[in-house]
Amino acid sequence: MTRDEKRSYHHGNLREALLAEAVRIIEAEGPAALSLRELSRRLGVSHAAPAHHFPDKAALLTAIAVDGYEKLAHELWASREDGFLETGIAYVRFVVNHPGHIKVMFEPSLYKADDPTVQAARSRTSSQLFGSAAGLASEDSRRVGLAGWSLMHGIATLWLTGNLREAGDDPEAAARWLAAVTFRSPKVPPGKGEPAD
Amino acid sequence: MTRDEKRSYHHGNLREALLAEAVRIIEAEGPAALSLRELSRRLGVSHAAPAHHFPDKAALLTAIAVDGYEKLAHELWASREDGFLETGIAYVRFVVNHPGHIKVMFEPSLYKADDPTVQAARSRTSSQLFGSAAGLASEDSRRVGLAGWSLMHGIATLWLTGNLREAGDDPEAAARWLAAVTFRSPKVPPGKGEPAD
DNA sequence: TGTACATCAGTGAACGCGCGTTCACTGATGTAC
DNA sequence: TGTACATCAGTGAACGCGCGTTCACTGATGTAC
Repeated sequence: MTRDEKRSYHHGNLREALLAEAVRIIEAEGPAALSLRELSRRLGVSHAAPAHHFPDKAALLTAIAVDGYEKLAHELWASREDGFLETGIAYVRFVVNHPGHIKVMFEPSLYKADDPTVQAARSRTSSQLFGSAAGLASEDSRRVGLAGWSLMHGIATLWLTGNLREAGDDPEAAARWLAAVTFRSPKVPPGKGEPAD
Repeated sequence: MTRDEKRSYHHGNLREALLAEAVRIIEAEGPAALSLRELSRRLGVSHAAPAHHFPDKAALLTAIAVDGYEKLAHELWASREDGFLETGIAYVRFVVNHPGHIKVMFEPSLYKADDPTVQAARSRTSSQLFGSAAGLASEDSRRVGLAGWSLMHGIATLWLTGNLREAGDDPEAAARWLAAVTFRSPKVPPGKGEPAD
């Protein structure tokens, strides 16, 4: 990284650069638009170079999925002291800030989803997610966890697709009041409905 | 359709057949795996045949998006008498039953998203969705609508990706109790929370 | 400090492939008279 | 009912393209002595 101007023959950090640029492409144009040749072109490297770091294209996408799950698990872990809602907010923040990773993570047909490294990272994420609900000390904590995850996942993905634009321009703030509307408001669906606030 | 065994030179219903088979491919292998040639092959038709019905590949995907929005709007409309919750359930049912359409609808980079036909169908869907919340007669109906949509969208997409497997094997039932957990339970996030059932 | 050598991380040419699209064509269908 | 003709919906060959992957290669780096 600090070899700056001198463009040496060896890239120095090609593996990381490939992952980062691939994520950028996926964010902007979707996973279908990712090709190893275009990726190499953008990094100013021959199109055969990636083969030294990933045996094939699926391996690169697998690494992105692992990376995503690990980053997400870490973010959720960092919010562990702040309660159930804040873990949800952290989830929304991650999805909104890492749409490229998310698109890969949730489309297992793109990568080697049965790779043990993926499995491990995924289950670590899962533990963090449901661990936060366990703090509620309810026998239904698992259910509350699933409900919270569903809500936050819905908010985050609708946000990414531009369907929550009327909810303002801050996704975290939107997630907070949407959580308040749902979790706080008494008995909306079964009865005829009454004002929430 | 009733020309049965006699394989006539003309297909008779190629446009519809193309749409249906394309959706099947997308369901099974994702939008990236859709090619006009494979599609034609599956329908036993020359690979140049689709050009008579769709000027290019994007046009076919646009038709899928339009079709999806129209079908969804119709399903939501059909539930209009049954209240806010049932509209949510109808949404979940649609997503779970039409994953191919949904994958296209929510990835606008795949098709001509600014096509007026798409726009019209999309806004018809939107009206149905928020119309159901308006029945709540709350000044916050818009917010409740967004919250409900977020929850149902999250449930449906987590279901499709296999992340809600522990919620049973009936997505509609799962949606009902997840809605109950969130909308019914008083003050879960701020307070300690208690069982819903 | 210098040198020999193994290993690593690139290059660039070549491969075979499936793709979307175009085009001149032809068989099937529908309609005017 | 029959015929001429326009239109429609297919065919199949051809195009040029970008792709993933392989391969023999070479320059750069690290290490043993």
